[in-house]
Amino acid sequence: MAKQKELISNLHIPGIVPSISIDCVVFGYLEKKLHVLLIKYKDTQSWTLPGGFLYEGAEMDETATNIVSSRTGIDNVYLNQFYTFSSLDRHWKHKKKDWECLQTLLAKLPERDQKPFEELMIQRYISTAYFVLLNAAEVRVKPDIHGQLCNWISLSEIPELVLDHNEIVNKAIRALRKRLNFLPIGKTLMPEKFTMSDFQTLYEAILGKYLDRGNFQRKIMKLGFLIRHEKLMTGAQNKAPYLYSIDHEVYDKLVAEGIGF
Amino acid sequence: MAKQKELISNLHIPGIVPSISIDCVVFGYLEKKLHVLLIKYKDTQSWTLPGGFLYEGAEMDETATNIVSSRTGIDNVYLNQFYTFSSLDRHWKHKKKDWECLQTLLAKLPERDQKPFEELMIQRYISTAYFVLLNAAEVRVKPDIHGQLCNWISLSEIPELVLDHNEIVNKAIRALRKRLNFLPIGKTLMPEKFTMSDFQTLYEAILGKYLDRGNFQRKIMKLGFLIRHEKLMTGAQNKAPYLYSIDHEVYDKLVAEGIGF
DNA sequence: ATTTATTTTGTTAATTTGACAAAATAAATC
DNA sequence: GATTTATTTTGTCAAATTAACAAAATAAAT
Repeated sequence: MAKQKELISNLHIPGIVPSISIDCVVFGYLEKKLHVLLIKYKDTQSWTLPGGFLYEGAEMDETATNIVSSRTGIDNVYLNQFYTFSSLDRHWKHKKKDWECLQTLLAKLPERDQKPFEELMIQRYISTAYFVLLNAAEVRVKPDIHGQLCNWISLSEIPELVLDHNEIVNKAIRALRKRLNFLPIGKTLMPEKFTMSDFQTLYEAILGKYLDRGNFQRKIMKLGFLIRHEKLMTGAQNKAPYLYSIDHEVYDKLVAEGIGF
Repeated sequence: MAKQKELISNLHIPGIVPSISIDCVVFGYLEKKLHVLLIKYKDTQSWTLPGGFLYEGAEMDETATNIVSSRTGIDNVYLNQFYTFSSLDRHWKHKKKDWECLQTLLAKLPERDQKPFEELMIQRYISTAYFVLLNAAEVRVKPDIHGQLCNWISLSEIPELVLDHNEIVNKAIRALRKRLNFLPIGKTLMPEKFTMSDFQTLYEAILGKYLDRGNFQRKIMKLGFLIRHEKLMTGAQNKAPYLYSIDHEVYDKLVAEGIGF
């Protein structure tokens, strides 16, 4: 049966479900690239996903929503729970860099809280992970709370993260790709109005491959969930692209059945 | 932030991660139908999924494997973690029938264990759920352990289950359907050798729709992961169907990329 | 009017899907 | 040994989809 290598007694803060946390991989689409919301602890070199504990009176979805909204100010986000991580290495003593980061953070706490908090962090945590889709243009990121810096980072520039958070991000991207056909990325990741090529670039960013412009446009328009508006005047010396928006009624139905790509 | 309706202190059994459990939806293919492994508590009318607690030294995957192997004797099963359930109603006091069942079970315990065990069961549990695919023909179900009866039940005959276990089963079926193209159902659910029509019936059972026999056969054979063997002699007055088995090397590659259906 | 970059539509071959029908098969029975 | 029977296997063909390129249309600025 189960091995019991280290039998650590389970400490916890009253009112909080012990041993459980929630982590969120928040996707946003900025400057034609997919970005993820990451946190950096001040005075350290450690980055982390936005996350938090689960309160005893709270549902997980609610908690994930709160985590995201406290950073972004947006409170109706598209949530997708994709995996629960439970590796025995999920504690702050496993990697040297994490341990050092923790010491720096502990030093800022009142003396009497340091020991208990440290003990909390060397327990193995089970973390249920969500990916979250939101319209980055609407977001006003709160850059600094509790000495944590919040930033949009593009997928190609993700630094080393705390614990197994890199693995979580990677798994989130794979989940995003796999579920793409059933996700309302048009509603959630795009601004109110957008150009066709912008929409295509989003698909390309998620799928990680080039799509034919002509074929993409024809396919999307045939699905019939885009409403064409006036053109976007950039001041450039070329034809202005049309702007499009989503016909929500049509789109919701299509997404429920799955948009084949 | 999080509401704290009922602030119950978190009790737990030493060595076990508090508030967390694992539940398994075990799929098997029997008599041309999909079945699920269910448990019935003796002397009650309550059915449940096979499940258990998470030990502090154990990974979740390992735990799910143990749960299944203790019931079936099989210890290399195909696991797929699909969701973590955290509703505030996930405790044995929520539904009257569950509560009565619990009382019956408690009565069988030694006096001194009754109160503590009851207190454990009225806490909200977070349950990470797996679906498991295995070859039902290999399984020798252990029908009775700890006063629990273990049975294969076909999807159309699933009774009312304890807690939110019906919801868990339904979500497992939906997950099975959605991930079908990436699941090695041929290796895991079918016996060593099988007929084409049997294989087709499996697909039909999962997808819940009729498939054209000719087209199915052509498509599968074109994929090239089936090896044809001798015919199956049933004694019936008709052409004997060929038996097929899986070419694992080819199949694994195809499943990794996704077999389109 | 011309330049320019981008959108939009066309075209075509190749492939896949869906629906149905016909042929082949082989064991058992008469 | 011919016949019956149920099932597998192959055939056909129209319709739809995909993939890859090419050409045309567009409109703002020069």
